Amino acid sequence: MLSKEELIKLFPDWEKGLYDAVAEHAELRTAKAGSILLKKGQNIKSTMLVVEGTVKLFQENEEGSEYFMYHLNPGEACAVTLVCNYHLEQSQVLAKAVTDISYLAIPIEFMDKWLNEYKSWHYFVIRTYRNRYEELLKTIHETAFKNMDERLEFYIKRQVQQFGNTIKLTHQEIANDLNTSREVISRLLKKMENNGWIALSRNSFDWIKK
Amino acid sequence: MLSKEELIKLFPDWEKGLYDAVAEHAELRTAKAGSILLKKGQNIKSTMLVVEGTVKLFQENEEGSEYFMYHLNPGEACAVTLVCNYHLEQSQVLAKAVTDISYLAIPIEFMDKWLNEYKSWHYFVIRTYRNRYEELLKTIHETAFKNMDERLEFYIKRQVQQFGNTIKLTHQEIANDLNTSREVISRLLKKMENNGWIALSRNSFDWIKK
DNA sequence: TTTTCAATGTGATAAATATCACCTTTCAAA
DNA sequence: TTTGAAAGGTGATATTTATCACATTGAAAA
Repeated sequence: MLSKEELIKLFPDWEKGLYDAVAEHAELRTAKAGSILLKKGQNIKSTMLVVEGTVKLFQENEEGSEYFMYHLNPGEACAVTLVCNYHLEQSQVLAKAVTDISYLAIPIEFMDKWLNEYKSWHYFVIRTYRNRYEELLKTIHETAFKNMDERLEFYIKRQVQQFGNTIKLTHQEIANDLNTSREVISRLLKKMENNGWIALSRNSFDWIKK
Repeated sequence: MLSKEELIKLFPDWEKGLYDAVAEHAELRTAKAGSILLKKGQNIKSTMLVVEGTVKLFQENEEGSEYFMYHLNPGEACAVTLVCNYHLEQSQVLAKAVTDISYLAIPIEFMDKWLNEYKSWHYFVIRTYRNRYEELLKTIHETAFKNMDERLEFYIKRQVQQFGNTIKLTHQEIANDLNTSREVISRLLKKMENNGWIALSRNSFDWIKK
C-alpha cells in the first residue's frame, strides 16, 4: 500500500479519515502497458484510482472497434466505476493501460458507504464526473463537427500534452483510436509533414508546429 | 413557487430542509418553446431544474452549428450548471426549450453551500452527472461508429421515446440536430418510408416500425 | 550480413456524405 | 380563390473517407 504521504500528494483534498479508509481497503495493483483494465459489458467490481502511469478510455462497439475518448492520469479516477453501486450496471467503456501503471482498486461496496461518511470523497466523485464530462464534450465536439484532418490534429495535440512532442504510436494505432483506416492516417500525416508540422519516422513522429 | 407537494413529486429523494431551501431561494421561471436557455460561452448565473416540458441540450461550434446530445425532462437538471461555482467557467453547451417549459432557477451561490449542507443535494448532483455522462456516451457511440442512416434511426427512436410515435420536426430541423444537410435527411426518410418504417407527411411523420 | 516482417507509401476505386440547382407540393394569409 | 413562402423531392456533381492492392522501407532477429 502507498504511504500516507503518497496518498496526500495524489489526493490533496481528502479528509484524514478517508486516507485511512483507503489505506485499509484499497488494493494497490499494477498492470502492464497495453493491458485491458475494464471491458465494455464487464461487471464492475472495483473502482480504479490511477497512481502511476496513464490510462486510456475508449468507447467500444459491437464489432470490437475502439474510439478514444480521453486519458486518465495519476490522481484521477475512472468515472464509470465510481457510482456503479447505484445501478449495478455493466461498464459502458473500455479502459486500457497506455504505460505500465499502478492503481488503487477499491471494492465497490465501499462507494456508497464513503459517499455517506466522507464529504471529501463526495466532492472527489463530483469533481471526477465533472472533469470527465467536460472531456467527453470536447470529444463530441471534434467528432461531430470536424473532418479527419482536424480530428487528427486535435488527437495529436492531446498526445503532445500527455507525453511530449514525440508521439510513439503507429499509424494503425492512431487509426484505431479515431475509428478510421491506416491509409487515411498515413496520408494525412504525410500532408502534415509536407506542411512542416511534424517530422515522421518509423514507429513515432515529432510534433514541430509552433 | 411550487408547492411542497409538487417539489416532492419532482424530486422525491430530497431532505426536508432542501425543499425549504429551494422554496426560499429558487425562482420559478417559464420559457417559450424554441427559446434559448443557455448559450455556449455564456457565464452561468444559475442552475436550472426542469419542472415542466422538455429541454434539448446541444454541443455548439464556432459557426453556430448545433449538435443534439440529449433531452432533459421534469425532475432533471442541467449538469453543466450544477457545479460551475468551482470553475467559474462558461457554458460548454447550448440548451433550448423544445416545448413551453417551466423551471427552477437557483443562483449558483447556493450550489457550494447546499453541497455542504444537504446530503440529498449531493446525491442529486452525482446522479445528474452520472445520467448525463451515460447519455453522452450513447451519443458518442452513435457519432463515432454509425453511418447517417443508423444515426437517424437512433435519433428518431429517442424522439419517439420522448414524444410518442408522431415526430413533429421538419427535415431541416433534424438535419441541424445531426449536423448534416436537409437533402440527406429527406432521402433517408424517403427510404425509411419505402421500407415501411415511417409514414411521411408535411411538418411531421409517424414511426410505424415494430 | 542476411532475412523477415511489421510499418509505411501510394495509386485506383468504391462508398458515404455534402453541395448545388431547381422543381413540386402544401398551407396559411391576403 | 389566389398566391407566396416554407417544406420537401430529386438529379447531378463534388468532396471526404473507406477499401483494396501492392510496393517499399527499416529494424530486429537469425
